[in-house]
Amino acid sequence: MKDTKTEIFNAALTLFSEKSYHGASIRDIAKKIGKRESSIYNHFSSKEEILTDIISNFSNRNFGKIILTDELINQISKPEKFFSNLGMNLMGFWNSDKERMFIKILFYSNNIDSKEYEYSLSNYLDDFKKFTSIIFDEMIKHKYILKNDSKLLSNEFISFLFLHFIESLLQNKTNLEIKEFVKAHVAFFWNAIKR
Amino acid sequence: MKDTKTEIFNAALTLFSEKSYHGASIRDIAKKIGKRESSIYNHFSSKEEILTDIISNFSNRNFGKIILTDELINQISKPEKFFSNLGMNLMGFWNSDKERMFIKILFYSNNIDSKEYEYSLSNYLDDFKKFTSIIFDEMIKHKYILKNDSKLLSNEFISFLFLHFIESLLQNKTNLEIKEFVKAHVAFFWNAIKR
DNA sequence: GTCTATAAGGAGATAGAC
DNA sequence: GTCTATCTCCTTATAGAC
Repeated sequence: MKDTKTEIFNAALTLFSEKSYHGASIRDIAKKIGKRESSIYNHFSSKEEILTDIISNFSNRNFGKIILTDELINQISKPEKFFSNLGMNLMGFWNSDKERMFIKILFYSNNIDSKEYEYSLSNYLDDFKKFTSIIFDEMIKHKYILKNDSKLLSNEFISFLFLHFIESLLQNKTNLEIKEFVKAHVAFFWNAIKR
Repeated sequence: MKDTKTEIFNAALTLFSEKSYHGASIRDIAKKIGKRESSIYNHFSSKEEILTDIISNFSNRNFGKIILTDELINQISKPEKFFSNLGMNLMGFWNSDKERMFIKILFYSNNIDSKEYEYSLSNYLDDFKKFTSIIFDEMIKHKYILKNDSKLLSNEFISFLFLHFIESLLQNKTNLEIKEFVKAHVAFFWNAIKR
């Protein structure tokens, strides 16, 4: 049995992602966990604190801080294969239940004034772009791909995939036809950067 | 002096885009136009009707239904120049005040149940992609560019620009550094599709 | 930690005077 | 077409019993 604070967190994550921050009430959250509204305030001091707690939990994950291990350097020596795997992994990661919910909240709750968190879509994506930038720089160093701005390449690689993902997300489509989509993009992208 | 219905429409457009549908009340809208709540109901039967009116006004614009005039066919005979202009025009169009507001509403209000309108980001973008698809097919026909799937090319061209735009939008940045950004993307894109 | 009770105000919407 | 007045319900949040 999970503790109540976690239950509240998960209920709020679901409801905020379904109905938006303003659209989901403390009452809704309490109902979802089978408790009264007043009990919520034993764990969070306000509705907004629940939201900032959610945002803080999903940010600061630092995917962008990677170490170039021997294994990773070996993987990028086969760039086309690497991009194909990376594309599939990214789409799969974004499309997981909790991540979908958080990204929706990121869109729906952008308008809430919160002094603590100025966390937006840009920050969310930057973490992934930092990772790919390091990869591209390394590929360029090893002359696996044409010399180019690694930030531009990161945007070119990620934008296509992420926009497709959020189009599906905002239509509540969960079964993305990821494979063919990633395949087509990787083919186009690889053709543009290969030496 | 504008008529009251238009004033309500514009006030709601602004407030929904700032605070989301649930975050902005009928009271807020009335206050903004200097009237009482009850007066709103002389022009709209419900709050939701204001929203559906906004969505209906910005959808069904059919940019995708274009006629390939001689002038247009002449313009696409210089593809690189054409893409550069198209990129600038798209970014400028999306970045206009009213369009920014509508796109925000599209993100914030995705969760409202409305039987009439199932209009989402996908539908919004499809209109632009239809236009570019026709252009790409014509370019391929004239052998200006390499043979490829025109839908893939549309996604590749538009995704990069639109994602950058919405990243700025959700950070409330209005002064986009469009020129350099479009330039870099067009260079990358043109290199990938030129014969 | 959860409950009941309650505060204090905001929400969407309507009736009827002017 | 706009107003005042009002309805009914929902909102976040707190006090205090158990």
